[in-house]
Amino acid sequence: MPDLTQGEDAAAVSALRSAVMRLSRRLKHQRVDESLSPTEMSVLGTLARCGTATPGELARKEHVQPPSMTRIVALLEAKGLVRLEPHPEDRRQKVVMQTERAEAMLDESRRRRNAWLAELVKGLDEEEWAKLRDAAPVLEKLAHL
Amino acid sequence: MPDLTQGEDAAAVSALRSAVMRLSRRLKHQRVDESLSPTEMSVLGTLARCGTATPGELARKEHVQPPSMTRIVALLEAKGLVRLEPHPEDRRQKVVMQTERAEAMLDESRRRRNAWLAELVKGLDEEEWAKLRDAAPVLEKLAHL
DNA sequence: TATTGTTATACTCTATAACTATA
DNA sequence: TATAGTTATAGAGTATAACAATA
Repeated sequence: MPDLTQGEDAAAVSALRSAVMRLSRRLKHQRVDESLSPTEMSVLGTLARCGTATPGELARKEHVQPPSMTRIVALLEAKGLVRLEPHPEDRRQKVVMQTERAEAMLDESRRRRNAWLAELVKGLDEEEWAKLRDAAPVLEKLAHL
Repeated sequence: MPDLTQGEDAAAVSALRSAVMRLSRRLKHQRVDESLSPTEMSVLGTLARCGTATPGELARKEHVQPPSMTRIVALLEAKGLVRLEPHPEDRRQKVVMQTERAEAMLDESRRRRNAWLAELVKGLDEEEWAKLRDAAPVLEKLAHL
């Protein structure tokens, strides 16, 4: 493992942090549905990948506290985007799963986000975009560690 | 420019968005000083790069509204991290600049952030980290577009 | 006794609208 | 009349603490 406190590794860390913070702030303004927060979107994305999850699992994956996830899941349920069922083995837990409506919304969301990012990416050249595209899965892995 | 609505470009966009949101949430918990928010940190970083700036310039660079920047600058001033001076040519404006204390804090901050990210990056292999390091400046450029 | 999830409450950050001072 | 910055206020999202139900 490289020494992350030296030279260009340190510069990369610094650039990464400030860029992530600025981008996250701007992404908030690019909501598909005005009534859907970034974390709600992220939960739907997680459910699309994982199928089902308990509220506790979702809280851990999204790095929010359990009470926050309770609220998020309740909001998503009220919007008809997730369904809650009793856990088959443990009556304390619940199982959260996405609805067809959520799936349709994710498709629409993807189209709109791409349109927004495509505009932004016009300021990059091919080589820069290639670097970013290569790094995207790594960034995602990092966010899940 | 590639078609960002198709194939692996679309996947990169999606991965990028969700990773940025998750990481930004986790970064909030890795504050150097508990009393310093991510945006306050980012403003100090900007001042370190640009030297001086007016509140309006900072608001535009950080993508927050002017009243939010007023508050942020006031908090930083109260903590002795920035100094405010009258604008030499326009008496409506002010000039914001960092103090020595801010500079020292940024050094300390860099050390701690690196330590935290180094821990996280242990879950990546050399090749993955190389990709991320290459992309970091691009991500930063994107955030400034 | 430990764990899952919820309820109640408070805090942080940001935004919008209205205002002041200067250009 | 337009612009830079501020004040006042409200809203969104999250956290902590205390609680209920189940393991």
